[in-house]
Amino acid sequence: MNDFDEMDAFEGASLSARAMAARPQPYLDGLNSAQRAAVEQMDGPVLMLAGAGTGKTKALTARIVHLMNTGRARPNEILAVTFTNKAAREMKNRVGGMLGQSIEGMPWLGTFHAICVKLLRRHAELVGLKSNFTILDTDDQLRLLKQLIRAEEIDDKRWPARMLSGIIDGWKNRALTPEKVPSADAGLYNNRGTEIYAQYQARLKELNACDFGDLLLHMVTIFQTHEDLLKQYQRWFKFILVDEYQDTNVAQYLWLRLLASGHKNICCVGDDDQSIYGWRGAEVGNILRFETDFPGAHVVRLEQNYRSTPHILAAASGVIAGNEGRLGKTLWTAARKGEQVRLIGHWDGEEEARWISDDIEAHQSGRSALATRRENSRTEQVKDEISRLGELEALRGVNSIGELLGRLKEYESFLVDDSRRDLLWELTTRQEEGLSLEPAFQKFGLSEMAILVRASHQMRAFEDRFLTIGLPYRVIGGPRFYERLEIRDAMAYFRVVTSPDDDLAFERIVNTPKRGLGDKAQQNIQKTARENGVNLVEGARILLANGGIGGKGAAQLRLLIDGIERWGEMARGPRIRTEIDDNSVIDDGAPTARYEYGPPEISHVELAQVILDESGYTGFWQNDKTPEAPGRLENLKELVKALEQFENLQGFLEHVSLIMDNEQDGEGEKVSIMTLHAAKGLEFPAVFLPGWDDGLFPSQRSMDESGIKGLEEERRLAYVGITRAEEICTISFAANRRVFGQWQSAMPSRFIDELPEEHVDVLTPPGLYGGGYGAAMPKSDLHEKAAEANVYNSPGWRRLQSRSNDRGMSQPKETRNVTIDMAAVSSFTMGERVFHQKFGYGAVIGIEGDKLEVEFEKAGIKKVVSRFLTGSDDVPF
DNA sequence: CTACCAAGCCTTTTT
DNA sequence: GGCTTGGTAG
Repeated sequence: MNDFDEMDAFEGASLSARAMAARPQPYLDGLNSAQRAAVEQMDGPVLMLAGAGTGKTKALTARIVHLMNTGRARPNEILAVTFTNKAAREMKNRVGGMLGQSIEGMPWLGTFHAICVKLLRRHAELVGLKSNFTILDTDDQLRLLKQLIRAEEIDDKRWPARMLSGIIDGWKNRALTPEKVPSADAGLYNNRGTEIYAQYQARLKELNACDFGDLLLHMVTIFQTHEDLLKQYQRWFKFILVDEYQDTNVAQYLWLRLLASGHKNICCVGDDDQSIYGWRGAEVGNILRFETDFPGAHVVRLEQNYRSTPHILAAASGVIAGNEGRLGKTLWTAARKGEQVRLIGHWDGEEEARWISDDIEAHQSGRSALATRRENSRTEQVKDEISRLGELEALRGVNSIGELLGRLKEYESFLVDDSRRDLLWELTTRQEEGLSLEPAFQKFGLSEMAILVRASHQMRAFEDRFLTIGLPYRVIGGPRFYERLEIRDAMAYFRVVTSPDDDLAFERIVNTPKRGLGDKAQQNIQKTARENGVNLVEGARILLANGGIGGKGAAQLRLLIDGIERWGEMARGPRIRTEIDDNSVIDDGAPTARYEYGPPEISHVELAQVILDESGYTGFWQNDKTPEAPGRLENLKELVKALEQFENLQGFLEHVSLIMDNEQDGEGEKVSIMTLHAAKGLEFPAVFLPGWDDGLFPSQRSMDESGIKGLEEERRLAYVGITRAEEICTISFAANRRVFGQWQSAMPSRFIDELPEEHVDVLTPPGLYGGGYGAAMPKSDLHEKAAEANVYNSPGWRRLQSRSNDRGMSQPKETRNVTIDMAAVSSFTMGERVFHQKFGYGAVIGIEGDKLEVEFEKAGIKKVVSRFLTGSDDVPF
């Protein structure tokens, strides 16, 4: 049906474009039919519904290349938007790779924010800003709000600034300027929300600054009020592509719709099942509504998954099926069956971390300790049985289950009763099915394994554990380089120097390092500046001139002010002339206003060092004796080094304000730890999903605040988590967790019961068979199985049981129908390796009720009360 | 004005 | 358990 369209386009195309169209199209070869359809349907609105791991980036990049290759658009006429810098980078690389050349000319491929900055710099004056406006980060934003709140004499205890910033962000996400805030929201923040929002916006304008939300908000405002300008851009951007469309908020949606409403060549890629940013304003509705928003839209579904095994896929599908109102996709894969999703319950968070770290080491070495342990335990058990029959001789040297089975079959006499026959049968079938009875020789590099957590505080348990056992790990999306205190301080210095109007930066550094300028002095500066209508640097200068400031601080302040002026001159040299272009749409991304300066006296890298040294900031950390000081100095060094990649300080600051993802220590074999949110778009051969405790995941807060919608988003998060795994996916939970230093117990996550049972392998610890307990194990819900299989039978549980009496520890609310014979189960066994805070490691050589006799490696034999001991694999603190 | 200590909050998730 | 805030002493 598009032949005509394409012909038309060809008629209108230049000769060179047609010649280009004749190029070979190797990039189409590797595509499946759905992907290909998504690439070749160039005209009109297209919705590419791309399930997890279905090759959407491949399709998206092929589409870009196809547009250029067929001469439909030049690189700079394509607007391609992503959410993260990483995604943008990857797309750029892949497009370049497909074209077989590095691609210079895609100035409009980037994140929403990066593209909006570029646009806003050109048209800043239309919203009352100058083109060199600064972009505030959340920290600055909060400080600004606090000032306003204080000025309004609002009790920021009851009405915290954070709350207001959240409300304002929410409005901005919905593209609401202060005048447009609906009356329904008037009651927010003690009825003062709208009012302070307006003040905040006014203050930003004074500061020639905007926050993250403004980048989009301002552009939407500009497009809505300047039709001529909008028309220019509509014509300019011949094709629009949007990645992760399910994550767009109202402002982004409006922005896209404004730009696309001319030619309607918009291609949105997304997956409603992976919408996990509702809490920051994303509207799943945008993707669900696509076909009504863009009538005549072509919908293409990418359903073949190239990432995960069928078990993993089925588990994920089972969970997500619990959500209502999905667009619906059926993922399938041609991959071989692989292992079931593994499920295991633990006594507490530390045990969970320990288990996972053990399993990671096992997979790293290619021997699954778990599988081996299971096999050994059964091997041992059968050996026991047989030894009682006096036939042990026959089994000498047998170490694997396979061997054991082989020999057993020769001993019919072994099968004297049903339970032994069952045992043999169980062993045989499990082995035939290739279940993990045999040591799994799945071998993964550390960087092929990842731990995905719901909330970042869960990371600590893993970091602690990995540090003690010396396993290399990397935290993704954790405390970011550019968010660190010293980096932000240093950057504030740079900001003050490059743009003296940046009052927030000045506030940050006036008294860092300490210059004897406390609240009072700073208020004076503020007052003077306001009275004279100048920035703080100027205000301080005036204050000094008329002696309005005390002795010790005065000298220091003078030094700082002079420094700022001196560094500023070093940075730019004297200004020569100013030249401002007209406002026409141009095809590179450069701001239209240009200032010209004489040659700088020194390089910006040297200058940065000079600023840090002369301001006393470097010295400040050198004199600091806290343990983190050396690290901070190291970071500062790194910062200065990072400057080399930029032309000047401004360029660097611009870059940093938008680069919020960190790609620091990318090298080396390391296990990754990150939040589920940060994991979107990534994949790993082996994935661990700890913390599936109800209340933690799904998060109680999310459910309280957003009810069923919140729960559904959590469920999508679960879906995202599972679908990150290629080969092995391990879900776990803990009955108890320390939260704020307080023990709390939880039920296994409700999502666990949503896992289809046939795709789940409930991991069973050693020693379950025998004791009659295993046989009595109820065939109930998965989580009960997993919980009972392990939690209540773990050493930790037993130890805690025996200790809880004299220590008043909290116990799980739910003990269910599990009976544990306390008398029979000693918390420690003879010969067990133990650890004592003071005496170190040792072995148990005698047990007398609560007291143990321990032979310590260093301290000799001592009698110790058991509660002062930890099992050997417990981590000593 | 700073430096130190106690109390109270907190933990979702981030461009 | 850790960080920020608020109060008090020097």
